[in-house]
Amino acid sequence: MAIMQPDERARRLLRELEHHGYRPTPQREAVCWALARHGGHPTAAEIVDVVKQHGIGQATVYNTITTLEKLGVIQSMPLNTDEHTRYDLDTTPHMNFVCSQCGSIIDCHAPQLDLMLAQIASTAGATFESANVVVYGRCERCKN
Amino acid sequence: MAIMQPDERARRLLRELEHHGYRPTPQREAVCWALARHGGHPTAAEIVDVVKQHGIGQATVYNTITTLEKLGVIQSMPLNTDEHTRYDLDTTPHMNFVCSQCGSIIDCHAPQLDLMLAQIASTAGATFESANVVVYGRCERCKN
DNA sequence: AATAGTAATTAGAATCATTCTAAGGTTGAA
DNA sequence: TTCAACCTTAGAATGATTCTAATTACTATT
Repeated sequence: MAIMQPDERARRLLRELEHHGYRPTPQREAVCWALARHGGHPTAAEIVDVVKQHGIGQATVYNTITTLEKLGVIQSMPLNTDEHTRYDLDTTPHMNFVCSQCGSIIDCHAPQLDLMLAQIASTAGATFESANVVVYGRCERCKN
Repeated sequence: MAIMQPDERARRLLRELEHHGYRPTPQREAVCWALARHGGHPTAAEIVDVVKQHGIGQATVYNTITTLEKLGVIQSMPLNTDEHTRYDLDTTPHMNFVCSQCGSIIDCHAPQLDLMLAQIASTAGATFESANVVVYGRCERCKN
């Protein structure tokens, strides 16, 4: 998959909102842009910080993020190492690597992963909808 | 792997504490027993409820659980669907299936899983320490 | 046994991310 | 224009977790 540019990502989020009957208000636009421009795995608080300069309240940020998550276009990513919930804009099959030393988060694309997880789920008679895979270890720089 | 009995689990937790220089106090024993007897994926609050009948305070419960987690003998398991952090007493390679309808949690044992995750991590130049794999879907009963 | 020093426990207060509430603003259709 | 539904907002409330400060329980040494 080619890397998606911020503006493309933002438009995708907005399109998804509109497509499900949510109005593309300036506030929602700003939240989508802040999410897309973050680049990494933003927390709600980080987005609040960015958009409050434009007079947008935290309730709106939380509402919009919750809506986007319900639509499945972003994914919440609770971590052991962080008191904030982070969000992942990449909903393709991948695992999130978290360095237990420096805390950096790396998306590891792995097309075969969801298939394997779906197979494991099916052995328990269950269906697969989505996955949240987090691996802890030392990143390239920290392992020395 | 054979299913581990509650008393065996509790002794294992205590042994690990002692082995690392923590005193096996009655309070810590009670917490370990409550964790082991829970059967599923307990939250800290659930353990507090159980042991407060014996006059044990919540601070002690949180302290003990945090210690056990640091020793790697239990694993925290933050979920999208729950406001409490749950804990997993099974630290062997497996994935946690969460039914998005009824909320039940099923451990799916999968020996091959950690190897695959370690390989994916290594392609990013990173080392593998532990993993937290959560799959959402419909369980056998809820899928109809 | 007495003492000193360290470890453990505790109740209750503090923290802080997130959710809720209630009030006011915006939109679009009729 | 009017109305109803949707949207946003500040600030309050919630609630899990962590912190604080004081007390208690060990352990080792004399």
